[in-house]
Amino acid sequence: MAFIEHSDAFDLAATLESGQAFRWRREDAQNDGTTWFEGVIFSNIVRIRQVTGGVEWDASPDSETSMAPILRDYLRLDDDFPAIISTLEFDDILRGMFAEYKGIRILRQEPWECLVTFICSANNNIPRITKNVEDMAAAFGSPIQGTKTEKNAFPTPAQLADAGEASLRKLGLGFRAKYVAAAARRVADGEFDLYSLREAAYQDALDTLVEFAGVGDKVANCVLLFSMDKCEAFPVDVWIDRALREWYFSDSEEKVSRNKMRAWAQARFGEHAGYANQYLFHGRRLRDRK
DNA sequence: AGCCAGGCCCTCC
DNA sequence: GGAGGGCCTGGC
Repeated sequence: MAFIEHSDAFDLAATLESGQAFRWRREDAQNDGTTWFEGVIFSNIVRIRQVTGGVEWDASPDSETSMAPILRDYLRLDDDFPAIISTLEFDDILRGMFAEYKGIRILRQEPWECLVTFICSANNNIPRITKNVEDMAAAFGSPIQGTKTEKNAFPTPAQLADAGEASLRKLGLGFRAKYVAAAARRVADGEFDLYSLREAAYQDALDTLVEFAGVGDKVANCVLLFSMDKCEAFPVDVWIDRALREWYFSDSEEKVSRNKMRAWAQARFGEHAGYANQYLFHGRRLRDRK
């Protein structure tokens, strides 16, 4: 059992369940009130829970020594979260949300899995996206060695390219199967390295991602934000569309397009617009549940 | 039955 | 360059 200390506001459960990652499973709460999550990242099964002053975790099969920096990176615990939040507190709506639920972080996921996941998100719902991702891993991913559970790593580009459109369709991906298969083929053929987009400028990386069939402005911005270090990314989905229309454009007569919404939000919220996005998304969804 | 779900693509203007 | 319709599939 390993421990990562942190002092800033950090809500592990809200972060893992905020709809940016899809392979974390909540376990039943312990008697002490803590809750374990089990997930698969970087070909490891990771269990993690939040305790006072930090997070406890273990991983298998890799050693704690090798996984520690990877997990720390994945959780972005080295971000100066209070400083980021402080750049957004000029906004009344966001300030209210920070007061209500502080500590939702942006994760730094693996780009390939993130790309496939959000290709699968098009005109879909979260339970089925989760099922699609899990089914792909079960059918085509490599078994994780040395563990009793039957979880597989997320499939590599080559594994999904070999799987092909027809078998992906059988898993229930629908029209997205074609896009996933094509993306897998492109990446497996080594046309380019997705990780290299982390070093690219936001606009260049965006232009590159939308060249994938099935990847438009919204999906690309999700991939940039959740896996490619582009905190200025601002994906506009139906929830953000609603949030902005109701909370910021309610006086406006005409309908604002989603492209204009993104440009407006990035100009308003700046280099950490992605964090604003995450809170607006969460806040708007939460309001409907109440 | 018909609509919606964290959009995208294609056509047509 | 923007609006409108179709799309796999499953749940309500």
